Amino acid sequence: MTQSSDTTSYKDIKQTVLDRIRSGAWPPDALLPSEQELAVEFSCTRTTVNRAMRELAEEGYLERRRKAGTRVLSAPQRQARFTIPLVRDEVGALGGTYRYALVSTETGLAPEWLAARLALRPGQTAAHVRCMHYSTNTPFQFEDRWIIVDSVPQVEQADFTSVGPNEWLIQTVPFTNVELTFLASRADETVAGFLDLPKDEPVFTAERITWLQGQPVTFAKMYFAAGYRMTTQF
Amino acid sequence: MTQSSDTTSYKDIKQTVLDRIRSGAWPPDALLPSEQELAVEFSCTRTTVNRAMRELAEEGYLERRRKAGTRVLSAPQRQARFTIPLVRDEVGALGGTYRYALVSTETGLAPEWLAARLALRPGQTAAHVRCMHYSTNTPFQFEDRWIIVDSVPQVEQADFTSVGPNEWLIQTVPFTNVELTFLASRADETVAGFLDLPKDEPVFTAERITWLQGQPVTFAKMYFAAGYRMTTQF
DNA sequence: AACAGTTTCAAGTCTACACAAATTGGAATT
DNA sequence: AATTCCAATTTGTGTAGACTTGAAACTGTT
Repeated sequence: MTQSSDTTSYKDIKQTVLDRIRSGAWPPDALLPSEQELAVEFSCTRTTVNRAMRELAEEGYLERRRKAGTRVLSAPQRQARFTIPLVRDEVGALGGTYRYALVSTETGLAPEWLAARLALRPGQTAAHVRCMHYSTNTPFQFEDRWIIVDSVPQVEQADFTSVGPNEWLIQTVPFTNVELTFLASRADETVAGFLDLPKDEPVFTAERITWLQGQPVTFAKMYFAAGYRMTTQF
Repeated sequence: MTQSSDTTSYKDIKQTVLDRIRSGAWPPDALLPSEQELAVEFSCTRTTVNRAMRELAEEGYLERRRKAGTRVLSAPQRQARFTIPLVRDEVGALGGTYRYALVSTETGLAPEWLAARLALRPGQTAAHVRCMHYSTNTPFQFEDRWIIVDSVPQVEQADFTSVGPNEWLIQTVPFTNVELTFLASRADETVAGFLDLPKDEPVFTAERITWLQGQPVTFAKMYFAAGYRMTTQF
């Protein structure tokens, strides 16, 4: 059989199911017909129904369990997806000209709070890199990053004067797990200075921890300039 | 044919491809073999390869174009997925006892800034609901919400003394589009009072706009108590 | 009534194949 | 040399059918 415009595609099914959920025809907790039955209704194969329902479940609308069937989630656990761009790209997308500047680098014993946070072994060393990202010469982000030397030995030879540590890391080491945290912090002397705002000002802050197969790779705190908004649509 | 443990599943293929990307065997921008070729290599059907590659593309590792083929994304545009729970569930997950309290409700002409933000027609009215969410009697979140009466006429009869406007809305109106923004704001007199913290303190803030098929439904500002962290792992 | 074993059903995944749609690259034409 | 057109290639999506897996429901036993 062909799938010309008269055929029901998995997208059509998704839309129809969504409409039924939204219209209340299939209210929360309702048990949906089985894939087999839906396949008959939409006159397509179960494969096609399966794809539609699987995706709707991934998107947080449905809950599926073998034998138990498919039901509508009462509180749609919809998830916001934030695409985390490179600062360079983000600045570009906002219409600015990107500029990078290294602030400081030094390597030494990881401070206690970092060792605790990343569960480091005693005596492990870390490279501490601080740098600035500008958008058309106004401060955009202050980055305060630690890179675990044992996990990334190449960092000892790295030169961060023209390439930021983030871009360098992406090119150099892969990662398997990330923990990303957003919070509001208060600008201390240093952050206020670099971001060109009054001390104690609220600063949108992102913390990012990256692992490679259980090995901690890097910890980064990113302080954003005043008025920064992290937005997503879905 | 059966798919017992000797068969290659789409998950195996995903893992293998990821390993090759991470090991550098398939570096950024590299053009991958076609699905046909991979199917031969993994001795499975193209359907199975297709599913693996499609999912990897959705997850931001690959870029696929018909005829052009599949290539490795240089800067893996990995996206963070935040599951946005109900405040009640979030408090529960953190081990607290949830309590809700209505602060104020009033309905009237939408203020100018709101009309501008939601592209309201002149003269549209909105219900303004302010409420508090507590975790074991300590302030957790202050919610400041507007609900567009034209889009949700039932709001005129709603009673928010025991059920929060968010939970009420979820039960009452569906939505099709959401814009979610995180930012750091400064606690004004009101917010500081409700969250029991000093004035001008940094406050992690979420703004959420919800539409139903182009119609604005609600605008909410949610101010979180001191020390709040929005975290995700991926 | 409680438990263990079995059946049954719905989703999960795979095979094998076909046609669709996009886009590239080269051939033919201007 | 530039442009238009066409064929080949690769991903996208569908059909049809089968086996697998997990969990619910039923069964008989203690």
